Amino acid sequence: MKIERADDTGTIDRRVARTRALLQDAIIALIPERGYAAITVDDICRKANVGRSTFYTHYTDKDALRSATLEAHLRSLSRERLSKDERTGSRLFEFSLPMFEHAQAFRSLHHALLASSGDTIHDQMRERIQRSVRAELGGKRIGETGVSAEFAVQFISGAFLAVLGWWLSTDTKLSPAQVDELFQKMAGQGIGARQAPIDEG
Amino acid sequence: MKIERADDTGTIDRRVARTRALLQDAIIALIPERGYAAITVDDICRKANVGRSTFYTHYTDKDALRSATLEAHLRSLSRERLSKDERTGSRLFEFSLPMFEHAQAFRSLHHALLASSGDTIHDQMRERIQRSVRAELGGKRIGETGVSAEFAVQFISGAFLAVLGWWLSTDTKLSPAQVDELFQKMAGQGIGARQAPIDEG
DNA sequence: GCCAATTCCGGACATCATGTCCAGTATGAT
DNA sequence: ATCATACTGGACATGATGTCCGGAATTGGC
Repeated sequence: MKIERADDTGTIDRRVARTRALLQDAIIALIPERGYAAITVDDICRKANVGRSTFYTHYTDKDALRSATLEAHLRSLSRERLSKDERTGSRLFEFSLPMFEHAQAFRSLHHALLASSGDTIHDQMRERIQRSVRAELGGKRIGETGVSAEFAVQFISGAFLAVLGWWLSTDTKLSPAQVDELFQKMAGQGIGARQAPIDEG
Repeated sequence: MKIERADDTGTIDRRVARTRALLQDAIIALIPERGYAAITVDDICRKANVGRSTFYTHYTDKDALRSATLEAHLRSLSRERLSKDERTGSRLFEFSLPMFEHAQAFRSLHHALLASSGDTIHDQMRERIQRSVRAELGGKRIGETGVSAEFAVQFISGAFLAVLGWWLSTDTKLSPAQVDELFQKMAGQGIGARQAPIDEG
């Protein structure tokens, strides 16, 4: 009933470290089994062999546990990167490769945290967008085949949804036509990497 | 207790059309108020002036209502597009502009459906990625200022997250380095649209 | 305008998850 | 060893879910 520090590394008492680790492992193991939404606090506690009342002395919520778990792992990822002190500047985006590597190493974790349960608003929206993109991209014929074509689909639809959400949530003065122009430019150029540039017209 | 058709337009009885419209309007109005997760079926029914038991004769779930609502609006969007029969081929992605326009017209609706409540796994992840992208993009100096720089941030991080999720959920043979290369290519070219192309190195 | 069919109502009900609390026990820190 | 602190397990109130029913209201067809 004290338990002040939020992080796990600096925690003094072994019991709290143990309990939190058990809970975090439990929720990670549970997410792929039945999906995050369907998990109850009781499920987590039974899986972790931790009393339910104990849970609430550490986390206020199921969400709080998830959040803490994700944070802990992302922090450990940053720590790794810093220790490897790779020479910067060789590529445009430094963050992506370590992320992909970490994702593979902790595949089940990332899969659990990112995998769309399919029952969120975003998932439903994404389905629709992906269909559109796939149709248009298939029609225009991209150079590569199979997997990399689908890569482009994912890339473009993800970008579009992010942009759309951002455009709506901020009070931008951009008109629909203006945002679309920006989007067309970036998306078109991105595709251009795997195809002859689109002729102006 | 009959109620067979899923769509609203073809529904015979005025009462069911009325009820469903009321419920759909209610949930749309409610989402921006307190966020989707916090809404209860009872909230929706009181807002819509519909008996709670009636709700369950139309939708099994809160999720089912949301899903149906979103579908209905996306369908209406497709209908619009078809009626406008715009000449195709002028731009690479046809779907985006109508989407942006529709989003502006039904701003509150789209905002409600897309706006991240900030409390999902994805939101938390996105925060982190955006920070990385913003840092790297800021460092590398993109030509434009302010709003369009943030546009690029949203575009890139959205694309990355989508790709990461896809890569994890499908049994791809791609190695981390390979996915990253694809990502770097598309992202780099996308950025290139607003900057001199990156010299090969 | 009438009638049969269908929908809506609203209240009752069982079930389940949540979050709080407490007294008793076990464990770690020193 | 002993004290502080964390864990336990059970009880409790609360609130949401989904189902079911009889009666009232509205609709579409005639």
